Amino acid sequence: MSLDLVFAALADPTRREILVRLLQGEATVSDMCDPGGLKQPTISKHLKVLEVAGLIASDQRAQRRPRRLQLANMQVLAAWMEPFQRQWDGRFDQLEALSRAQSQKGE
Amino acid sequence: MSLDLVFAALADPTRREILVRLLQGEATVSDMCDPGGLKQPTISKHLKVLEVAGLIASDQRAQRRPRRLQLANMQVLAAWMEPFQRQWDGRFDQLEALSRAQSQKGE
DNA sequence: CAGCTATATTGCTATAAAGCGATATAATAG
DNA sequence: CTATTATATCGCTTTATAGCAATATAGCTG
Repeated sequence: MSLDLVFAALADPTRREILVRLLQGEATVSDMCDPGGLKQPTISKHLKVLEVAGLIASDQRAQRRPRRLQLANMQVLAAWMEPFQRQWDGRFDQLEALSRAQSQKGE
Repeated sequence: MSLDLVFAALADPTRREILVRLLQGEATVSDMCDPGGLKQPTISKHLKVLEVAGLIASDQRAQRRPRRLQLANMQVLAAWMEPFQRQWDGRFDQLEALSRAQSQKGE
């Protein structure tokens, strides 16, 4: 649940693809390594990283182990970004205020 | 400006600390390696990574090269996360609706 | 010019990570 | 129990990265 694990997990493009795929619903390991893509052990390793980071969870149905998103831990990211977002919005507001002031002057 | 570079840059805790520090305003290389911490070449390397990722920019004042945040590229992150946020909010809304329905039934 | 300060670059070592094939484990089917 | 399917783990190679000391470069100051 550390910020570190979450960011490290998201740093890999394959893992981000996996997460995006899971937006459409759960998927099994074999679903994900389909044809010509990465091999099963590779996928399994990525899934473990995502699980340790708390970004996904796994069910067990027969031999299948479908994974699903665990969005609560994704919010940790959002929380970290908040101050930056705030500063970004702040600058936007300033610009807006400035342009308002300008148009006022123009009248 | 690739998502990949941005995520990779954020994967390192030292680089995240640098960004957080820059929230309070610009800072030079020497500001950042202060005492007992990381050495100057290490900091410079991190700064380069952040710059390539488009997360910071550098000015030049005399020999100093103060760095400042470049928040526009941080928004790329936010954009990537949006679908997840939406799904998260969606679930929340569902819960809320459910609880509304329950309390209605209770009356 | 010489010397100083701030930063960048180079070359190195150590550690971690991605990907793979081979193999082990787990659950089901017959 | 045997075979099959789904997934996990192991051992390996290759590539990338963090950190450092040493050195180079750039701008200022005298």
